[in-house]
Amino acid sequence: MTMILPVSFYQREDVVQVARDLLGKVLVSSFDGIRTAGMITETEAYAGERDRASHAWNGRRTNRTEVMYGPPGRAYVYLCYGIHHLFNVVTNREEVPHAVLIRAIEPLDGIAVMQARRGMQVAGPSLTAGPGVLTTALGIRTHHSGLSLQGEPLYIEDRGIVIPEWESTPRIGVDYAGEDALLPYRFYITGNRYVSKLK
DNA sequence: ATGTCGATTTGCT
DNA sequence: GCAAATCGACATA
Repeated sequence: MTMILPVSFYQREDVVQVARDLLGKVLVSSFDGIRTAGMITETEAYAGERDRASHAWNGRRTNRTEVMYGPPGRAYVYLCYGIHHLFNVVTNREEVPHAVLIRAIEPLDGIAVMQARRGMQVAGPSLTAGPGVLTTALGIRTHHSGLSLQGEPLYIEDRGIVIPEWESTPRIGVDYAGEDALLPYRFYITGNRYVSKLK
């Protein structure tokens, strides 16, 4: 039993709940007929205007963040540190810039292709454990920002995978966010090897 | 095993 | 000018 997550999944008001529910769902890319996919193992919620860690904090609105103010269920991809493409899904309703960052996946389909894209000789957790590396493995770039996630080339599906256990912690790399840096908005599957390592 | 540092676009001051 | 929702190369131990 497999189905693409409908817009109603993303449209919910609680972005933190959506972040948790995305654990165990499967992120699929199908560019140039090449299909790659992985189970989402780690996410982070970003609560828009009220969240100092969000690009949309205090209603900040730029060319880059415009897609977060659009309809839910679309990709928000941006360049981090000038080199890494980070993939998020837009949630809530239009004009409410909430989003969930996908931080890690466990490879399922097209592993050889992902290895080639990453330039790795042998597979291992570093293939897709981390927000910057999973986008490379799946071929996701900033020009995909704004894409609907309702079908090819990019979507998230429910394959009926049941998550045994999950945990939450503060988010990674948002020390600049003051008190909001302490919010338990990061979620990951307990014990999974494909979760980003803390440095 | 742990630490420092460079890459390099976008947005804020 | 500077810092950023990161990663990997290289150094030192």
